[in-house]
Amino acid sequence: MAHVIEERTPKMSERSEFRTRRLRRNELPVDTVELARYLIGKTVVRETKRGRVAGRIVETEAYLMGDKAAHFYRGRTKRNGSLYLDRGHAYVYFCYGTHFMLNVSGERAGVGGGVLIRALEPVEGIEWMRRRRGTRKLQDLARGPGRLAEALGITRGQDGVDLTAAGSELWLGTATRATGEIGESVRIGITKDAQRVLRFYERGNEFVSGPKGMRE
DNA sequence: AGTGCGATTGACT
DNA sequence: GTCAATCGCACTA
Repeated sequence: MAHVIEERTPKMSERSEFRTRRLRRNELPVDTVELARYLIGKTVVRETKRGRVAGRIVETEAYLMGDKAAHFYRGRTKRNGSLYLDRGHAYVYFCYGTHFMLNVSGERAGVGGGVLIRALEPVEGIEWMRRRRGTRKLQDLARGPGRLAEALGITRGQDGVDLTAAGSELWLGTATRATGEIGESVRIGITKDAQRVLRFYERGNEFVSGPKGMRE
C-alpha cells in the first residue's frame, strides 16, 4: 500500500489541531432567532467510520412559528416532525430532488422552529469533503446549504439525530476561535415572508453564500 | 390518484 | 444572465 506524504506545510484551515467540545442542550438558547445567532462561529462535526469531517458555521437562517416560509407553517406533518423536537435536533430536508439541507430545531419539544445551516468554513476532513463534492476548490466545498450537506455526507438518514447526544454521528461543537461581527439580512431563495430579517452571517467571511452585498 | 412545486446547484448562452 | 435536473411530499379531488 503506497502512501503519499504531504511535504508542504498545511494551511491553517487544513490543520486538525483545533479543539472543540460537544455543546450540551442546556447551552443552546431556547429561542430560534437567538439560536441562529448563537450558532455563528460554532462547529458542525460529522463522524464516520472513515474519520471526522467538520466545519465552522458562518451563515444561518431562522424559520419561526407563523412564518409563511417555514416548512411547518401548515402544522406538523410526516416530513417536518423533527422541527418540533426539543432544540438541538437535526431536521434534514430533501429539496429540488437533488439536495439535502441541514436544520437545527430551535424551540422546546412540541413547538416548531428551525435554524437552517447555510454555509461552513471547512475545518477538518477537507480531503473527504473534496471527494464527496467532486471539486478541489476550498471555497466551494460547503458554501451553500446543498453543498454543505453533500460535503458532510448528510442525508435523510440523519433526520431526527440529537446533535447534543453523547456519541451521535452528527453534533454541534464549541467555537474554535473568536467569532467576528455578525451581519443580518433577509433570507435567501424564499418567496413568502421574504422581507423578514432572519439571516445571520459572519461579516466578511469568504465562506458565506450569496452575492457580495450579502456577505459584508 | 394526480398534480405542482420547492430554504439549490452547476452547466451553458 | 437563463435554465434544467429530479424527487418526495402535501394538497386537491
